[in-house]
Amino acid sequence: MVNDIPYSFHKTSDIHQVIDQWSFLSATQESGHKVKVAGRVVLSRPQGGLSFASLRDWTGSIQLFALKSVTLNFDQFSKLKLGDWVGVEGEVIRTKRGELSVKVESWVLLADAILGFGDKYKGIKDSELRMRHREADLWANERSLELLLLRSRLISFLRRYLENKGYIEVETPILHPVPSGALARPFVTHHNALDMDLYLRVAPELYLKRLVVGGLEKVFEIGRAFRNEGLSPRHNPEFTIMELYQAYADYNDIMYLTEEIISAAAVEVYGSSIITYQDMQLDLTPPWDRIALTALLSEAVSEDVNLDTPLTDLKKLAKKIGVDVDASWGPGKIVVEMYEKVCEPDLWRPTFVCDYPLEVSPLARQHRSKKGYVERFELIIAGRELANAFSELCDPKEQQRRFVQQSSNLAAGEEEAMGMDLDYVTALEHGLPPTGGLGIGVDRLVMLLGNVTNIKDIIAFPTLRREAPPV
RNA sequence: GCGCCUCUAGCUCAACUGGCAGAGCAACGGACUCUUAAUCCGCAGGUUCGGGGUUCAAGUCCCCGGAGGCGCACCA
Repeated sequence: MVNDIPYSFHKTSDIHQVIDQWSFLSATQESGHKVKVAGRVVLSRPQGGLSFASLRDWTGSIQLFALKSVTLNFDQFSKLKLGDWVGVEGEVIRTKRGELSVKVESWVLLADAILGFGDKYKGIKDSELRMRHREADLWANERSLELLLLRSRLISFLRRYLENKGYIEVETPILHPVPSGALARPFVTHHNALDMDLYLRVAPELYLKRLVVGGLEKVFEIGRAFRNEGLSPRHNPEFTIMELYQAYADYNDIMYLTEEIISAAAVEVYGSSIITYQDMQLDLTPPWDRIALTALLSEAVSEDVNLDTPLTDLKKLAKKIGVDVDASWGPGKIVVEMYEKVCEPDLWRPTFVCDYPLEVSPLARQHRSKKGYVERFELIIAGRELANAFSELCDPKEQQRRFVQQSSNLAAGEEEAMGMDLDYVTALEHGLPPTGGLGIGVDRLVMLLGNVTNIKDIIAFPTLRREAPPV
């Protein structure tokens, strides 16, 4: 049987093209036009000398209509199993009951689905089975395919949009000698010939800025970053990040760019800048709210809180709202932790939370007028952080000081701290012009536009525990 | 990593206070010339997640282990 399967099948149309072109046919009308389509049999309704089946490809579904008097190998056609792949040739018609169909004249089996379909109506619900055998999920549950196609369209749009605006896409190393670019625990691997440990990147940030030093004024990269942290409905150990750097820009410029690109992406892949997420309306139309982190926090706790607030008062307040303060934390870290606990989950509308403490932002430039702060914002939508951006720190001496601080944190046991990247400091000594940088969590954006709450639903093969322990 | 919940046929799910493991769909065999989750007849399908224990008797109760979901923590 398998030997009879052809090595190719050249279809004339995707199914959605057939539907678009012939939707005007009225019941019993025949188009006189033959097409060749291919896909998977998802329903089958043999009925004696007639046989109906639903054929699905990645663009849509159409009914196949077979007649004993017309269709070659009619008996075998009637016995097709759910899940079998077939290529068919026939005329586009509409049946008596009004269903647009391809009247099958000839057909060929393209793959035998030996393992069964899920429930033909209920699909596959078991999330473990869906994730471990995504191929089954994708054709048993149309929604799963839709989400992956949405993801693809979004990433494609981001590329096109940025290229049209004069940004160029670059690729930087994934294997890093020093973990840096974000405060996160890295994965460690080893290069045998060089006999050196390497770290999977937690962010591409530093290499991208080195390209700006080299004269690439507007660069971006869309790629995988890796963080050695726990799994959750919002975290996969490998995730897709879009980072962008623009010479001569500051974080205000980046805010405009951010709201522009995300609202345009919504229009492109969702069809509107007003979206529905978790049964709530969400308006992504710019301009978005911009508010300082300390202002948000002060409002939430009904008292004035900032970096000048005495440390003892900060600790008291933290305790009151249920934030466990580590002894090593400075005021900046305490303030950010309190903000994340009290404010962030309630920020539903798109909001640029601005001006983070320098203490927690080792790569961002000092605020031009607020001492102890940096020019940094995080974009929060629906209570989730979607983007992080700043006016980049350009001063090599200051950067070195920040790295020294990070290294001592690292030595003190803080596993999320950055290493000392002397090559990066040297790069800054070659001269980084004023630069604005942006990182967007692409998976989070797909989740938002796809209206899903579990990141696994929008990653084709999410990280899972091994199925059975080695014996 | 911790807490709570879940795991029964290929899939979706039943099985009362412990008492013969079942249904629908799929698959397989058959009937049917306009079906739409077609319908009808027939047949087959099980390590009840794994291991141990209590009991005359365990899918059900207890213990150990595994995986998944949700929450917490860390981050995007």
